[in-house]
Amino acid sequence: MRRPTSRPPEPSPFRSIEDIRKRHRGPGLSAEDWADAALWSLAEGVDALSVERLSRGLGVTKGGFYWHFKDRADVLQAALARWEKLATTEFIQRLEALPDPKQRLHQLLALTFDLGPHGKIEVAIVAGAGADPRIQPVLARVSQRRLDYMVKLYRALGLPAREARNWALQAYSTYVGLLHLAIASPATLSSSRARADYIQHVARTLIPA
Amino acid sequence: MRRPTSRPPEPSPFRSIEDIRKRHRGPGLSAEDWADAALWSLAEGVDALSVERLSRGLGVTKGGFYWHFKDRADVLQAALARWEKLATTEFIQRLEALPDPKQRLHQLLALTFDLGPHGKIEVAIVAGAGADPRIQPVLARVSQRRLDYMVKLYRALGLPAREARNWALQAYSTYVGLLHLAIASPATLSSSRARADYIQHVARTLIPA
DNA sequence: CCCGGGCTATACGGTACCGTATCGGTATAC
DNA sequence: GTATACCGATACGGTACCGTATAGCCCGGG
Repeated sequence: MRRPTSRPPEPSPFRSIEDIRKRHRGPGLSAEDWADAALWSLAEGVDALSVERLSRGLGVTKGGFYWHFKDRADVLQAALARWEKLATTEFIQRLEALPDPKQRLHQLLALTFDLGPHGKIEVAIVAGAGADPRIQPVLARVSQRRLDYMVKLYRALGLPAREARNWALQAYSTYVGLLHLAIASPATLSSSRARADYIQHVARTLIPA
Repeated sequence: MRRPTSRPPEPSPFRSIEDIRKRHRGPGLSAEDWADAALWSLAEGVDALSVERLSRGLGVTKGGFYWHFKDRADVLQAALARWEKLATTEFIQRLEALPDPKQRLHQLLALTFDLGPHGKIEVAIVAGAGADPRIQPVLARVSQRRLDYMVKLYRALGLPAREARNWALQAYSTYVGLLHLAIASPATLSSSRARADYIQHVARTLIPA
């Protein structure tokens, strides 16, 4: 490691490994490239994020890695920071696209089913936070911000603070629980028929008025 | 490894490491001792389960380990089998202690808060299942059996099959979600005041009649 | 043209595992 | 009282990482 590369910010909402490898046939790998790849690899578990594995995945040796990052913990932190941004901003933006608070709540539940790799990443991070205390604060901030946003949703429905808080907590728990259930037993809600039925049900019980 | 020790079955609902170390000043370590210790260590993540680490934790060298188990995967499987039993049987038994289905549902939600290490273990296993396909079936069976039981609870309340299934799914999701939230941001429901309030709320919305 | 910034290749020593082998000791079992 | 089952200590070779060092390659600017 010599010094932190500064390069145009890159909007890059989460490029795939293949994208990164392709771009590699241009200038070389930036710190963001490495961090993105690291984020992907988090889906396989926090411990699966290793410098040499990362390098192999990108088709290079680890030579360049230590130009950008101090050590393994450094890139983990970068990946987590990247995830923190995606997991809050994007989470909220995808709901904010809908005009009505009720539609937003409905959308939240529907979203659980097309999370792609995000779900695995989140589960891995939760598990990692249980073992590695450096992960904990990141995860805590994400949960808190998502919860805060949901409280706002329920308040927008006219509920008093205490009520809104309980509803938000329950709705978010249901969301997270379903996320994990999708990993635990994917067969349970495999048919889109059953999924729609379930979402319908949950929306009825979770949207008060 | 020479052969699998057979010893009196041991009811042992999950002895602590210290218990195991103490008993060590008796006969020596049995396969169940090792498996129990392995189960505890699962709380630190599936990857944290290593033969040498386990031995150090028990205050012995790994010499005896390979007498009982073929390899690391072998003890992991034993620990998972042990968890599977606890996570289903015990989960159900603790609810079955209550007489009324409604009380049982209420108890389910209250249980989330005094899970001790079980919560961490479960989260670690879910994350592990995302990466290691050998863990997946165990977790799938556990989820399925718990879900089946909850469907029965709702049917006992007089709901038709389809309805009961949706309610069960939602209740169990809420349970799991809260479990993970407790790890993600422990501060959120730290006061027992807020907890009771929240349980009260969820019980109202999750128990139909 | 050449020079230095940006990045990669290669090589090295160190740590933490794995699984195997071998040799003990101790407690029954006969 | 001797054999054998049970179990721990020690030592070994192998793998996969880590982080460091050093020497390249390529390309744009002076």
